[in-house]
Amino acid sequence: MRVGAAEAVLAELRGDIEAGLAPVGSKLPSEAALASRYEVSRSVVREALRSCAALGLTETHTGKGTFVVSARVSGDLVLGRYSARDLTEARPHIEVPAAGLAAGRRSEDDLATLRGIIAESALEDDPAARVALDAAFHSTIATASGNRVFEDVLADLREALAHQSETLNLLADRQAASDHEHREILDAIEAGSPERASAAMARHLAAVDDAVERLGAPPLM
Amino acid sequence: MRVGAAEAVLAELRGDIEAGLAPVGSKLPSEAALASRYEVSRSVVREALRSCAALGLTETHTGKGTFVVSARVSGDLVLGRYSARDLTEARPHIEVPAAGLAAGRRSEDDLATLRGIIAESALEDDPAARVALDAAFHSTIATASGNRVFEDVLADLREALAHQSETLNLLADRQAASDHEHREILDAIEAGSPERASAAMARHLAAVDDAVERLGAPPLM
DNA sequence: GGCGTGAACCTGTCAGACAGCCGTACACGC
DNA sequence: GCGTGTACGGCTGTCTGACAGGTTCACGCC
Repeated sequence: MRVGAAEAVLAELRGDIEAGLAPVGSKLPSEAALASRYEVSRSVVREALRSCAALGLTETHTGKGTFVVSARVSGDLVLGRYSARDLTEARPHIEVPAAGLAAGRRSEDDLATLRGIIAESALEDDPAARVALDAAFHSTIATASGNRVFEDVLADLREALAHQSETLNLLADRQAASDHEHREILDAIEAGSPERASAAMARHLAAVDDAVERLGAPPLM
Repeated sequence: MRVGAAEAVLAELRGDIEAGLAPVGSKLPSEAALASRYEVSRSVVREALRSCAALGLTETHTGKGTFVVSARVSGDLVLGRYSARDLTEARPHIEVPAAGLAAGRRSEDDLATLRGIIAESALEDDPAARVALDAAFHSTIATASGNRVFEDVLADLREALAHQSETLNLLADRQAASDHEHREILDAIEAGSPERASAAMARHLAAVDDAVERLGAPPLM
C-alpha cells in the first residue's frame, strides 16, 4: 500500500495524455487494467480518473470505458461556453498585443518554428491540415509573446473555436491571402517591430472576420 | 445503491461551496459524515472530493480533513502561475476593452451596482474592505461588458492578483484618487461612451501601476 | 441472412478493514 | 507548577471482494 499513490497515478495519466501518448479520442485501458499496470487498487485508479474528468481531460461512460477528450486541461473556458460573438470580440484584444510582444521578445527558436509552419502551409492542400497549421502559427505567436496569460487565454479561445469547425472549408479559398498575411506578421516579428506586428495581426484578423462574414458563417480562426 | 450518486454528491458539494454555505477556509465534514449525510458510501464521497480538489475548490490533508480553498472553479489560471509582469502586462488589454463594451451595453442593474460600490467605498475606511470593493467594481464592469470571455479571464486574473496582497496596504493612500477614477469610469459608462470609458479605465490602470511602481511593490489591482 | 440470446467486459457502487497522520488530553516525571 | 511524553480518537489513504447494470459482440437458432 503506497501512500500518495493516487496523486502519482494522476500525474502519470495526465502526463501521458498531455504528451500525446493517449491521443484525443482514444480509449484508456480499463480501470482494472490500469490498476494492475500501476500496481494499485481500482479505488486509486478511479479517484485519479475522477480528477482527470474534473480537469476536462477525459470522459468515462458506464460500460464502455474512459476516453480522452482533450490533451490539455482547459480551465474554466469550456467548449461551447462562449458565443461566436464573444469570441470574435475578444480575440483581437488578445492576439494583437500578443503579436506586438512577440516582436519585442522573439527568440530564434520561435522564428524558426513560424518559418517552418508558413513553408509547410504553402505546400499543403488538405484543408484540415491547413487549419491545424494555422492554429499552430497563432499559438506559436502566443508562446513567443513570452506572457503566459496571453498564451493560456489564447489556447482556451482556440480550443473553443475549434468546435465551430463547420466553417473550416468555407475558408479554403482564403488560403493564399492567409499565407500572405501570416508572412507579413512573421516579417514584422523578425524585424522586431511591435507596431508593425500588431498592425499586421490586426489586419489579418479583420480580413478573416470579413471573409467569414461574407460567407455568412460563424467565425473561425 | 443509487447510480449517478457521485455526480449528485459533487454537484451538492460544489453548490454549497459556490453559494458560500461552506466559506473559504472552513473545514468540510469528514468523509464518513458526508457519506452518512448523503446516504452513499465513502468511496462515492471520496471521488466527489477528488473532483472538487481537481477543480481547485478544496484541498484535503491526511489526518486533518478537507478544507475549502476557493469558492469558484479557477480554470487553468492557478494561483501564482503568472508572474507579476505577465499580469500587469495583460490586464489593460482585457479591462480597457471591457470598459468600452460595458459603456455600449450597460444595463440599469449594472449601473446601480457600480453606483452602490462607489458610494460604499467613499464611506469605508478599512483597507481590506476597500480592496474587496475595488475588486467588486472591476468585476462588475467585466460582467457589464456582456462578454463572458472578458468576464472569465478577468475573474481569473483577479484571483491571481489577490494573492499578492502584501501590496494592499501600500495603496491605501490612493483611496481618494482611486475613488475619483472609478467615478470617471462610471460616468463614461452611464453616458454610453465606449471611447471615454476605455480611456478612463486606461488612465485608472496606468495610475495604479504608477503608484505601485513608485512604491517599488508588485502590482495589485 | 436476420435476429435474439447470452457471455464477457466494463463502469458504478457498496461494505468492511487496516495503516498512517494529526491533534488533544491525560498522566507521568521533574 | 510545568513541561514532556504517551496513548487515544478521529481522519484520510488504500486495499479487497462483491454485486448491479450498461455495452458489445459472437454464437446459434430460425
